[in-house]
Amino acid sequence: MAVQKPSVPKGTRDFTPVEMVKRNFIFDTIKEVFTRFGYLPIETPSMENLSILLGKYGEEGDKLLFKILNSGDYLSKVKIDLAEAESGKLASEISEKGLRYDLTVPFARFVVQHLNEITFPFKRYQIQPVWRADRPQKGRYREFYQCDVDIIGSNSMLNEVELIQIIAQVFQKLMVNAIIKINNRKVLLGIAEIIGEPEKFIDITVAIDKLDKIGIGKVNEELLSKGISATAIEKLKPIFDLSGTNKNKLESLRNILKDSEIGLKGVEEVEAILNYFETLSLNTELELDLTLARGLNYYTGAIFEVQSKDVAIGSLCGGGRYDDLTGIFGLKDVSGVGISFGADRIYDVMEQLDVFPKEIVASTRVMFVNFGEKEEKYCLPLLQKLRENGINSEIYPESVKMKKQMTYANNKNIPFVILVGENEMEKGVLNVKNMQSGDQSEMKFEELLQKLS
RNA sequence: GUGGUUGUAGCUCAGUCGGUUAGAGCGCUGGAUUGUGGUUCCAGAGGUCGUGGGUUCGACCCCCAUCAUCCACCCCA
Repeated sequence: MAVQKPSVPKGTRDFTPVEMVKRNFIFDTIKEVFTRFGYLPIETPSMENLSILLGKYGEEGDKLLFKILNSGDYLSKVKIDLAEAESGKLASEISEKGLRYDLTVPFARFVVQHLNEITFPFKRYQIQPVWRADRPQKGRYREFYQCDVDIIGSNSMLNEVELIQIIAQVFQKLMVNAIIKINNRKVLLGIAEIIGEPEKFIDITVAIDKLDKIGIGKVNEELLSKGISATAIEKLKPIFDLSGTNKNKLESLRNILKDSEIGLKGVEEVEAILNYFETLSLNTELELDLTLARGLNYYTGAIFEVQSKDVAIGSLCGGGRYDDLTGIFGLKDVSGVGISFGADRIYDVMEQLDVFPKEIVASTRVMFVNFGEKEEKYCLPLLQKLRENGINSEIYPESVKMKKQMTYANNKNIPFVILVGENEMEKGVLNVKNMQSGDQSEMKFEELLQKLS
C-alpha cells in the first residue's frame, strides 16, 4: 500500500506541547477571572440536534453548520427522488445532527432543559470548541475554542458592566492592549425607524457594520442595492459622523432619536452602562461605536466587541444581550447577556506581541543523566524525593551517549542536569550542572533540595 | 459561495532563456571530544520538483486539469 501523506482537515490544527502550555495559560487565566465573578462551568455535547441549531444564526449561519451524516443505511429512508433532489432538502433527510456553531444557543437549550435544577439569575461559563464550515484564513479556523460567560434571568445593566469588568481584567492579565466597543441594538432599531426604513433593519445593520472597513461610499452603495431609499441614506449620514466623547455622542443621539420610543430606551441603557463604568476607573478604553452592529440576530440590547489595539485580526471577544433566546424553546420573557472570548485569536495576538510569560514553558526543572543500571537504581529514590517536594524532574530513560542526553535537556530547556556516576556515588554527592551558566558543582542531595525549593 | 497567491530536502526558501549531475541555510546523523549541551570546525544521509495529462529532440521552468495552501471578499471569534 502506498504511504499516506499525513494531514489534518482544512482549518483544523494540531497543538504541540509548547503551544498547549501557552493555550492553557490563556484558558486558566480566563477561568480564574470568570470564577472570581461567581460564574460556574458547564459543558454541552459537541453535537446538537439540527432542529436546535438551524435558524438561529441567519441564512449565512445555516450554511456554515457542519452536519453529521446519519448512521446506518441512511439512504434507504430517503423519501424524495435522489435524481431531482436539491441539496438542502436532501440534507435534512440524511442528517439530523450537527456540530455546535457557538456556545450561546446550546446554552439556551441547556437552560430550558434544566429549569428545575437552576436558580436564576444563572451565571455560567463554558469553554469548549465550536465548528464552522467557513473558508479558513488569517485568524479564522474551522475548529476553534470559545470561552463564554453568560448571565441569564436578570435585566439589570449591572450585568453588562460586570462583563466589561471581566473583559478588562482578562486582557490586562494577558498583557493585551484592548479596546471595548459597545453599542445597542435598540439604538440601531431607533435609527432605522427615524430614517423611515424599520423593516430593513437587518440590512441596515449589516451594511453599517462594515463602515470602518469599506468606507461610507461602499456602504451607501450596499444600502441602495438593498432597496433603501436615497433620502433615508441621506438621513443616516450625520448619525455616523457623530464624534467626541461618549457623552457627546449620547447627547446628540438623544436629540436625533427623540421621536423613537425604542431608540430612546436604547440610549437610556447605554447611558446606564456608561455611568456605572465611570465609577470603576478601569484602565481599559470603552468606546460607544454606533457602527458596531453584529450579525447575530438574536441580540436585542447592548452589544460588545473587543479589538486588539496593536494587531489587526478581527474581534477577540464579542457578545451582547438577548431578550428571547430561550423563547423558541418554550421559556418566554427571560433575558440574558453574555460574551465570548476567542481563545485562538487571543493566542495569535499574544504570539505576535510576544507577551507569553517565559517561565510557563519550562516544565522539567531537573534531569538526571542516565549512566547505567546501577546508577539508575541509585537515582530513582532521589527523583522520588524531588517529586514529593513538588519539583518537576525526570531521568533520561536510556543509558545512551551523554552528548545525546545533554542535547535533550538543552532542547527541553531544563535548567539543571545532575550527573551521578561511579565517582559521585562513592563520595555520596551529586554533580549539579547549571545549564544556563554552564557552571558545575558537587553538592549533597539536601543542598540541592534547598537550592530548588 | 466568489476572487487571487503559492506548492522544490524534515523546516524556511533559491533555481538564469526550456538544456547535461536540482542548490543554500536551519535541522538530523557521525566525528574532532569513550563523563558534558548551547558556540566552533570537518564529514554524511536526505528529492516522485503537489498530482495527472499535454506541448517539445529535451520540462522544476510553458499549457490544461486537479488537489492542497495561504490571503481577500461574504460572514464571524
